[in-house]
Amino acid sequence: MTEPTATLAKAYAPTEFEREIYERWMAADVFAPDGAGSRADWSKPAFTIIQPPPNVTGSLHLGHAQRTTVEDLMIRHARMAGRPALFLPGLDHASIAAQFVLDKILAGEGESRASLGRERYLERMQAFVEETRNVILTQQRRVGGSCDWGRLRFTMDEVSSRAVREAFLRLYRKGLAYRAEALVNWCPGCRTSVSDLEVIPTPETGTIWRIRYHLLDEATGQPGSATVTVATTRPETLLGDTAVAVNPDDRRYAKLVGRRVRIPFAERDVPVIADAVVDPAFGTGAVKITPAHDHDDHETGKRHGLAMPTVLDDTAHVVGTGTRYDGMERYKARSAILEDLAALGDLEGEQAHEMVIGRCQRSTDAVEPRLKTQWFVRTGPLAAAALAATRSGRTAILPARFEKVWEHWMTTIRDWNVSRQLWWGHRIPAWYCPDGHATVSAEAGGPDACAACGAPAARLTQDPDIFDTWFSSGLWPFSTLGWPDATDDVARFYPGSVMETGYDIIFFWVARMMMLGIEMLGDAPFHTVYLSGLIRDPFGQKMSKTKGNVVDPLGTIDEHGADALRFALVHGATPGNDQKFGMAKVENARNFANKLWNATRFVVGARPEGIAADAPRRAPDPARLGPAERWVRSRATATVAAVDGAMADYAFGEVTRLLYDAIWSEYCDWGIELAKVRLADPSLEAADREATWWTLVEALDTYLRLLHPVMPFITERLWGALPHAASDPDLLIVADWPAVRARDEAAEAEVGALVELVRAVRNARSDAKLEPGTWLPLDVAVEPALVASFEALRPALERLARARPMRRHEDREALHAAATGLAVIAGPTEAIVGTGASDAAGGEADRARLEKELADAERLLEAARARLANEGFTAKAPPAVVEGARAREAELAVQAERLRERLAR
RNA sequence: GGGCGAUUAGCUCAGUUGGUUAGAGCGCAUGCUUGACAUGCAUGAGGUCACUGGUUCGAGUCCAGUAUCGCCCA
Repeated sequence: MTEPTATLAKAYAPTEFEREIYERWMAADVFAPDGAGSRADWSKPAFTIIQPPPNVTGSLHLGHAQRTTVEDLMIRHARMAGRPALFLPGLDHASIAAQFVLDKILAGEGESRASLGRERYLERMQAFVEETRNVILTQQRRVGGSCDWGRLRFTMDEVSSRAVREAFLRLYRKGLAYRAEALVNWCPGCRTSVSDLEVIPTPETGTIWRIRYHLLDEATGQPGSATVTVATTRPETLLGDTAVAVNPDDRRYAKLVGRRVRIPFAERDVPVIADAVVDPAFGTGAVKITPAHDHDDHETGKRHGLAMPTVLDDTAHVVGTGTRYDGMERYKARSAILEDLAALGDLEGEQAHEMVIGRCQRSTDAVEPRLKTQWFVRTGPLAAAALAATRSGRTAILPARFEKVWEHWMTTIRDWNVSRQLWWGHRIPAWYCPDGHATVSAEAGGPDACAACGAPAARLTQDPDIFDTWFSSGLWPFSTLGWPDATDDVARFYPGSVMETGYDIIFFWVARMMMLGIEMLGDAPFHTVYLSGLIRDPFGQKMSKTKGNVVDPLGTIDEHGADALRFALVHGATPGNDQKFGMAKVENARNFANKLWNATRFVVGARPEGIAADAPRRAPDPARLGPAERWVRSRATATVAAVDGAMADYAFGEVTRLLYDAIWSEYCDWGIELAKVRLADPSLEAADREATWWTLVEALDTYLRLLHPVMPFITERLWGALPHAASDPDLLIVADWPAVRARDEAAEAEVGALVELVRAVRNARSDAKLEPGTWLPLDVAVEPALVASFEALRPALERLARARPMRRHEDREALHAAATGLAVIAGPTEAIVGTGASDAAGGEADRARLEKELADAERLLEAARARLANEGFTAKAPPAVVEGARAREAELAVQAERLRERLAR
């Protein structure tokens, strides 16, 4: 696979190699920790990411691309570190979302859920899912996800179904799952209950109507002329009213409490009750109570033992009231009732009202609270255990500020309604006998008989409902590994390592997984929850198809490459913070890739003749290293240490910034530039040139390794073009993560100073508007400590400073005696660019530049002195800081002095 | 109503436990066909770190408050 002789095209063209690289990884079987090409060291702890499965009917958006990238980069890093790294991919059946999509398609064909029936509908769904399931999987491959495809799971697999049944049975046996009649959030459009989280509170302008209810005459028991006026935003539900309530402290109504009123049309007589829940300031201070169709009213009804008649059906049509409104849709019924009340003279008035309507996240229909008998999971003990896990530090949430959100949610969580009146999903494994006993069974075929009365299976009927999708999601960290069987995978990979997801679904995913993981396996499913921010458009708007501001990741990959997209997504992101995303960021990343590409192209092409094209990589000969080589090596190892630190902190954006700077601003701008001259210098011994080249190769090898997790394709491709060490594998993806070596402080300081000198010369030349291309003499006086490095790098410095001839003088006196021209003062180094001008201080522009430099130096010097003059500082600051300040002061003093001298000449 | 976050260069954002001169990309200006790269090179301009007060020898960083914007929860 190694291709040391491969030629690299002139420009980075990712489409030409990304697919091929991915195929090579697949063929080498390196994704699976136990794959044929794995180099995992099983004595090291496993690193596991169970991917939060995307919707099987969905397609890739930038959020997916970002999450896949972040997950993948952690996995690749762990894999290179030699840990058994499992990245388990999956697909979610997403009941309600999938049905929503399919129902739309069916509607286009003139069919519907009802017209097909359950069986045919599910067949159709299976077929549909078969079509779509590969879409997002393929897309994730394009992004470069190194998932263990052999372990791919689908939440509707039999493995998952079994886990769902088993988990539910266990909960049921412990009394943690129960069946009860309760008020649920009902979406009339989706015709199912939905969770609290799927109800979106939407501010809207509604109307408060004031309606007169006639009080019953205490003597006759018949409605009289006396009335009480209730205020309501939902007049149509009056058909289900079973009380009128007022605040017990409301003196206006005190004497009405205990009397009865007649509900219009329903002709039902109900009591006036006092309950503290009533806000005297709302409307008239008297409200109607409809316990079956409102959450607050339901609570009130329970407190007062009220009847709870249901008056709206699954599609929000009036039902069972025995009035002429039966069969009317809820808003039509509202209009009709209002008209009729007006005709009776009992509609007192109306006013606009700002209110919050709960709307279904999916269909946007107003959610209707309804009384239903459904299955619930008792969350109290589960949430307590999950909270204990985060409080003890067993599981950390990143960024930490989301712990508060988590705490709040987990302490206020209500019992979890898991029944959904949908078809696409896991059927609830509960069977009922004719006597109404429930039997829960984990057997695929159901129970043999009723657990309570022994009624035979033939007389049992299964609950028609399915589970909330998040129930199977909650089992995902272990159902994917084969639970409830005691598989090797459960032993090896549970608990997992990191759960990466968007902060917007911390409750959906994380809460359920934590609760069920701890309950079923006795341990939290991951040690870290890493929350990503959302990707927004360049204007900060959420991306959505309806707004038309979505960026298609695949189009971006086609244009700029998956690596550029990955880099851009990681580069601008900090955990938990949203990022605005524009194409400029991808272009910048693409440019970086091109830079890296060309740097490698240069290095490969600069191979000295004495080294065979297929020679194995070896470390440069230490005896042959010049200051630049030592500098390159030291900076590379400094970068390894910095990247290690950032990786450990999950600061992936920092990782990309470190590498961008190290590769571009250090390795390319100075490492390669300094090396060029030496590589081309025929006066040197071959061994010197070879050491320089091996230095470049070694550092590049290190940088490619470090960058691989973020930019896997280009690094793999380029690494393939470099010589490999004998111990290296064929593919970078399984190569070793670099180890930190000792820094070379002296080389860093010396080359750093010479880089400053070159910069200062360029600066002076540029300011003086000299032709960049012309060679000018340069006279230099350097400190004794720098002399050796200066001489060693002389040819390179000449070239970079465009300085010829370049003469070194023993000291500044000698320098000034020998030369006139532009003054260059770079820290302890002083130089003169020979412009040929006789005026020692140069022209006006040069003087202005020096004066500005002097002003800057004096300003800084003054600040430094003031700081040191402060006794509090010298007494209390750490010695190292004081020491640094003194050195700084001395440096500035010298700098200022030289500038003054220079200006005085 | 409660909670959280953001506010740093024209724009998008970094800034790791408080410690030299606050950084980057894009954009802008000037100049470069320097034999890896114009997807590039060199140089430069541009910031009272939202505001007010406090803690500290020292605050972009910590604390309190204010303003604006955004998000979550009720």
